[in-house]
Amino acid sequence: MRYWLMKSEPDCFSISDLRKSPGRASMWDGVRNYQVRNMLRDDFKKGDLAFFYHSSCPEPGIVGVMEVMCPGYPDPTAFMPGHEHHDPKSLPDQPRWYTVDVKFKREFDLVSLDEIRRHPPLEEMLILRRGNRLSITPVTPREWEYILALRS
DNA sequence: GCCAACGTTGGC
DNA sequence: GCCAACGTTGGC
Repeated sequence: MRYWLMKSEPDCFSISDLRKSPGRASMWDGVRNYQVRNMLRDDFKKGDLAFFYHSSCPEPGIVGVMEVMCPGYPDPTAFMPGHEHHDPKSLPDQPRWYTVDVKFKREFDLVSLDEIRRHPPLEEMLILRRGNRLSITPVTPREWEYILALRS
């Protein structure tokens, strides 16, 4: 089982939106980056845990935890003409994009990007890498436990 | 809104 | 396969 950090713009989909979703679960659709696609397709397993990260907002940072409900599967929104995530190059028999279902676990006080930067044990986190633009990144067990300990 | 740091596209 | 142009991400 693995740990992840998954970014979303709260204006688009926030942790409150996830908490208020039916069954407190939602499809994490719309990933259109090949590196991230590969992680969703090959590495995501049921039972994995992920930090929910708010990006492109006044206070970027980690706001909670969610659980991965299933392995990656083809992103149906890519097949939907007119959908904002539609990709005509992704075909049902040759899917280009993948998604997973995630479920709300807990929400805590923001662990801001600034706070993450101030903790040496977290300095290797991919989120701090210059120019990092992946919307999903792996988190090491050590980083995972360290961050949880900040809010427990 | 700015802009650095990417990833993608497409002509050659 | 190269690379310029373009688009996107995301912190600030």
